[in-house]
Amino acid sequence: MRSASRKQDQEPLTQRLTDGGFRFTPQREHVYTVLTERRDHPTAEEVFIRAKKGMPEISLATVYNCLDALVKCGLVKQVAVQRGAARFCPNMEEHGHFYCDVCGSVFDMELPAGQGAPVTMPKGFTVDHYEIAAHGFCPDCGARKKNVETIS
Amino acid sequence: MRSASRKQDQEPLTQRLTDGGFRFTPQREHVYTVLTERRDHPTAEEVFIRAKKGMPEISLATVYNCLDALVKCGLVKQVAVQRGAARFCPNMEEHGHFYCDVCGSVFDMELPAGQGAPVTMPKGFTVDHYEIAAHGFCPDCGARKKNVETIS
DNA sequence: CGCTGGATTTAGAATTATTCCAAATCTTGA
DNA sequence: TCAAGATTTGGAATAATTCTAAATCCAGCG
Repeated sequence: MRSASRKQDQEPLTQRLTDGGFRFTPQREHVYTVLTERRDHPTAEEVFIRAKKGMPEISLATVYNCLDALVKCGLVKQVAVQRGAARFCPNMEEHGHFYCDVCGSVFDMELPAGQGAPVTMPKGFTVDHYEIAAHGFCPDCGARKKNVETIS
Repeated sequence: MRSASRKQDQEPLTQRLTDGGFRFTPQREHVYTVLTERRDHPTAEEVFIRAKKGMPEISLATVYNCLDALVKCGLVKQVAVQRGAARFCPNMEEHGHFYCDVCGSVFDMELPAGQGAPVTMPKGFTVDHYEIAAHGFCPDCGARKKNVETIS
């Protein structure tokens, strides 16, 4: 469950897609490339915009389809957000997310190594993976908030 | 940050709303009651349906408004889900959530006591709270999956 | 006790995010 | 090379949430 990610990163995209029961297509490759080029957390819409740069004919429906395939193959993570569009994360290393509750940005968060499973589940539940998240203010929004308070 | 929840539970709804800058209204009280009557994780739509039982004239927009107010006052939690409608959780004790990736149900999950903060954030980030979640199969879906595999 | 301003409710319209659809195109395996 | 099935595309449809404007309610004030 922990980290086969080193090995996974090396395996060619084609193989991972095939293993997941998907075909390799130029669109899927392109979406994957666009996503891994930057270590941020774009929405499907943002991926679409970036993808159009190198592949102008790609459609939004295809971007959704590709993202879905990539997530199912474990090549990309989908991060759950409270409101608004889903975001995608190309970082497959074990890590958590920090959510700024003011501006909505998402940051990758290192987890202390070797923490082990954070919980033991009752009988019958099968855990596939854990998610650890923190909510609060990012540096920018924390600073802005302090200013407002000082002024008022 | 940990658990003032015992004290909070006792404080009357009116007070908590006022403290949060909201007025006490029959609708907000009703939505809160409906939500705390059951320890599950309904969507806004489901809360709306339950709320109409005792208050037939309430509107969906009001339910959204009430939920928003309750969340902002710390009387209810909003849980982030990967897809579909947001869910609300009346359990304000410290706990995690288990998400069944097959049927989408959400279960409360006890956390081992006194774990402490799961991470230390880089300078500039202010953490308000943590969220610990597990994904996998719930007992029902785990069983169903096994059957399918056996059959095929 | 009646007014006034601002908060709240309501119903419905509008918006946002995502999924569905059908036709055209592409891929894979025989 | 062909056929079957997967994929892409653009647009329509759906789902979830937010916005809007008018009506109502409430607290504080004179």
